[in-house]
Amino acid sequence: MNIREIVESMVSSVVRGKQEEWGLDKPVPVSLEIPRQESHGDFSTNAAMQIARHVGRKPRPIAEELVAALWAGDRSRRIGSLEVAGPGFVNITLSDDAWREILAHALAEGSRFGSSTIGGGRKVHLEFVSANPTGPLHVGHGRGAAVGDALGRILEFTGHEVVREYYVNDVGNQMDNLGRSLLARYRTECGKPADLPEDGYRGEYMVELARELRMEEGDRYADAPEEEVLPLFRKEAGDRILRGIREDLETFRVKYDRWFPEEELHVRGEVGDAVEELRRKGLLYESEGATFLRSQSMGDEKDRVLVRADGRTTYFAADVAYHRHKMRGGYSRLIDIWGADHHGYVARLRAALKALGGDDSALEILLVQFVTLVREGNPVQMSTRSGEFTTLREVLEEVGTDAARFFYLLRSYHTHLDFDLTLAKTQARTNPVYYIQYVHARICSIFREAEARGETLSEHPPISMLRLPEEVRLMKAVARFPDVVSEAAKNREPHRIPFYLLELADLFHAFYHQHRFLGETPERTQARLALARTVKTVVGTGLSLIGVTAPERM
RNA sequence: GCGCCUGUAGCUCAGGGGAUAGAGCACCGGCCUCCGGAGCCGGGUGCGGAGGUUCGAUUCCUCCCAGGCGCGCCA
Repeated sequence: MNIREIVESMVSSVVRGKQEEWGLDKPVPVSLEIPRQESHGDFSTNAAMQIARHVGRKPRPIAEELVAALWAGDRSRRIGSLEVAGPGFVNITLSDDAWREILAHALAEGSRFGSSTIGGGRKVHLEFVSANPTGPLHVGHGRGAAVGDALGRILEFTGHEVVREYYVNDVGNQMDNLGRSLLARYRTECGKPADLPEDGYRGEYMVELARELRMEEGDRYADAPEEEVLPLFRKEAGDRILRGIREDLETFRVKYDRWFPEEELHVRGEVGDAVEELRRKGLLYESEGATFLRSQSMGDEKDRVLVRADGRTTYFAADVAYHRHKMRGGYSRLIDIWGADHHGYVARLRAALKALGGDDSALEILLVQFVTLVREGNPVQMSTRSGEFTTLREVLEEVGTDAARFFYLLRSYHTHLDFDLTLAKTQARTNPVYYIQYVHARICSIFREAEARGETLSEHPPISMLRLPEEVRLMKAVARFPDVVSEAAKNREPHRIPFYLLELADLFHAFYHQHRFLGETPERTQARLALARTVKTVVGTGLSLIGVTAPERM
């Protein structure tokens, strides 16, 4: 039950009804906003101004007609008052009964409150993180994980069928390089000094892996010829690193439906099939021994190589095959979440999809901007020289999963993120995640106290008792939740959830200090417990949508 | 040079073409015989610059300036 949608349809049906009378040849786009100022009502529409523009009349008389029609059409008596304001706004204030209606609804729906069917059961494919298994996840991957996982939860809650996938680049040069790097470290561990490859992976984690491998296998591979043991070392390195990635994501409470190995595309011949399909369509050409896709003619900066001169396919070719595979999976949307450093890749992938199917509109690519860790107000230095970035694991160990997820989602993914480690691990009011969780814990505590006093929330609490301005304000905040969730889903913007929760928490804490839930008259206690219950539910649901726990005690 | 993202309060950031632009942090001052003080109340300066579209622009468009990130037969 989305109050904003209800009001929106009230306005648009009235406008539709008067369309002919006003001489409108087609429906005008009408917007409904929640005014900044409370005195401007609960909702405000610019419909009269939009209509006036089309019919060449003054806005205010049209607004007056709109007001009359809205009154006439309000059979459910949800309207409290209407006024024409400013240049022609119609300000709509709902009756307290309308808000209580939502509250009753929220109470009845429980943890389903806020869910919707706007997704219409459509299948959405969500690919995120997909970091190469050549090193542990770092803080940037953490942001992609937080955004992707939250978006998945939000989309499911709004009626989408979501498949979450991690694409594992377990093929190619880098894996050879990784295997060689491990072999070199292993030999060094065995006391046979060996040099890392030119562009080898020099991170400390490779030394640890080598040590681990030697513990298990001894020195048996120390003198073996490289070509003989390389496949083994490549596999060991990839598998172990991937296992670490999976563990990190599990700790971070991020779940996938499928880990999709690139190798599978090669084994099943899908990379070759994709190339052949493009060839049949006449979109490839040979130059200097390599096979190029005519991507430039489809919006890319230049043509791209699919098959190298030595016959091996490029990473790009595999990625084209992967997206071709996804396109055939019956999804209505494919959402890719990439680090901002991959943005140069967007045009070529879109070009390839256009080449394959003529349509790339199902593909959405969300580019998540970079993360800077800040401690005590200073950026945490990352040493790129040694190949060591701050890992996601280190952050999780320092601040915990709840705080990390919350902080990652407290900014729109479009902007660079300064992740304040000091604040994130503060167990005090200044830490927004505790501030919100505290609402939940505090309400649980109220219910524990109520129970101790022999008070339980009845089946049909007298919510008509709720008429103080502070009570109504809190009801309005609760009522806004479904709209916040749908907007987060439609815009693919999980950060709207934590922002909303902060506002709700503010209102709740203020209310708590101004009024008492228990110990008033029996009716009032029941009514306020009902209010507390819905706030608790909404906070719990909101936190679950971003993958943060809602503790009963703190 | 070209492309993507971003310029809003001292700092970090919200703001679906609307009316008097908000929050947290930081800073200052208040509030505990009370259902949890991990809390509450009060205190204020700002849309990078220039044009354009519009009745109306922080929001959309163009240019300029600044920051971040890209521009491989690497992945």
